[in-house]
Amino acid sequence: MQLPEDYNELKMIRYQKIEELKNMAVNPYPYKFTRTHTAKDVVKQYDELGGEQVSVAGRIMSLRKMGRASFAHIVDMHGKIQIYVREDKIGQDNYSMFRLLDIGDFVGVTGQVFRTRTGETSILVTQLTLLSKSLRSLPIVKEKVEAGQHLVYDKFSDVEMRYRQRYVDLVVNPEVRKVFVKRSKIIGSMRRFMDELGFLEVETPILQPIYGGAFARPFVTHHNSLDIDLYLRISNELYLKRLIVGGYDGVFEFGKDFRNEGMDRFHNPEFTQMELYVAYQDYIYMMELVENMIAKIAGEINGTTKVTFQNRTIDLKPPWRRLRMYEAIEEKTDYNLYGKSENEIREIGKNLDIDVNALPNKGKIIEGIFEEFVEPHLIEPTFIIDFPIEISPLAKKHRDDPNLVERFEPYIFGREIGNAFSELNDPIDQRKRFEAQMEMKKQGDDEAQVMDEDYVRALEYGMPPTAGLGIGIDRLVMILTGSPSIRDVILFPQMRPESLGPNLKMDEDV
RNA sequence: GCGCCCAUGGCUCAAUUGGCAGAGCAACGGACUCUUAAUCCGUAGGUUGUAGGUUCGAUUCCUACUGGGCGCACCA
Repeated sequence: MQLPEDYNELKMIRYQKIEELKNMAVNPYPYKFTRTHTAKDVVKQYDELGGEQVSVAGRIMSLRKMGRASFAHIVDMHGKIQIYVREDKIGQDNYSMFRLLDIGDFVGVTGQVFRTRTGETSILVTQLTLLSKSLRSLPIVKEKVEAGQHLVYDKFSDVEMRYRQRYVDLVVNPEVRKVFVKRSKIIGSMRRFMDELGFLEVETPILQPIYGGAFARPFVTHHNSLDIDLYLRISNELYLKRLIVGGYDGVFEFGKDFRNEGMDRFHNPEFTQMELYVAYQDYIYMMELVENMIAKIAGEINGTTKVTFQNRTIDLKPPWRRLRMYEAIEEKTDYNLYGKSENEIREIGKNLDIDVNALPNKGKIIEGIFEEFVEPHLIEPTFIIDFPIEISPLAKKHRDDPNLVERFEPYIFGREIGNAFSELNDPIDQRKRFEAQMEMKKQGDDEAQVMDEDYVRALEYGMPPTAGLGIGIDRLVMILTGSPSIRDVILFPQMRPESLGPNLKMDEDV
């Protein structure tokens, strides 16, 4: 047997406790425990359960040993409950076993529900079963309630460890657990919303021979037996629209997309998007759908359409403000760009201190001005509508102006949370747009989109008028949970690998 | 990719102008059958992220590296 030489002192002590338990014929890792109630049930239903026998299981999260009687709190998924363990109730042998237990161990208890002198609902334990012995000590977080204030001491707060060892974060920080429960409910609520509208949930490829549907650099991977490179999808769009061609009137997909870009508070290399495509509808319909959907989700999750983020409170109740991109820019810069030539706009960009030399065309300059001067001010929920055609190769031309497309992006708290348009279904126009993108790519725009012949072929068979939408789930969850960083709403955010130790990192570079 | 900041027992944090690395919690031993940040007495725990340098002497100053945070760039 391999001796645990590298164990630190605390781990060594726990290892020895496991050996002692084995010597007492206690299995530290048994197979099953049958519960009758959860911790929350017992606390909530004290009126019915007081004096009754219950069986509850959970992880020991606090421990107050005092001679021949002890108190502890055990925590399960939904709550915590105090247990009262007395030597005269469980017997001397079991009590010796209990004395070997630590914070972090899992136990199952059976006993009578009662209230302590101080009024806390508790279980007077008559049977105690060790369910799993922990070898590594948890960071201890202490808390107390004083004058209605919930005070936390020695909170486990090192963000690096919290993200790398999310399991520990979840164990000791209940508010983190709540965020991910909310995330799950948000997705559930959104799915229900679309089910009720009769849309079909589908799955499309993540590994794609041609990536498309967004401006982004992809991750590349390789398929061995086909001996071809494949790309991890940057969006679901082109496949979902093929399904509209195929005859489904409404399809949606929750899925991970992957973009090989920088990482920060708002960007993780893999992120979750919900994309939706609806036949016979346009972007006006989609705006109404978005504001109704978000408001409904907020109501279901938080009980209100008001949300507070970094000390500002807004209301998500429809209707949201709709603002044309040109008007939004004029509102903030006093420049009306509408109908201006590329050279004029380039000049205005210069006057506004935008680095126009880095921007290849008119559309990109307008977008640059917008992002710099307008975006940060879009705190209240707002639809920015009618975008320049150059930056929207998959959107349909505006019914009133061929230089624009019918497209909108919803903004909340200064952040884009989605993207939608009346989908381009004219195959001849679509081919031209792809060709224009290819031209931009040639001129060095490495995020320009690439021609997808099969997609154009699908359009050539005919796609009905269609409205499409993509919603960034992570950002929506950030807003609805008040989380300042995307890493707070992704269970396992991308991190650099932990260091391997000094003698394992030799053959790098070369 | 660039700039600024951070890294000290298991956890949360100290350490004066460079002068013996310390505390609380957790742990270990003892007391304790209604405690709840349990309490009381005692004990142990550290190559200060890594590798160099300056110095009689480095947690402290310098350089490089690793990891993280924030901002910028890129993007959603």
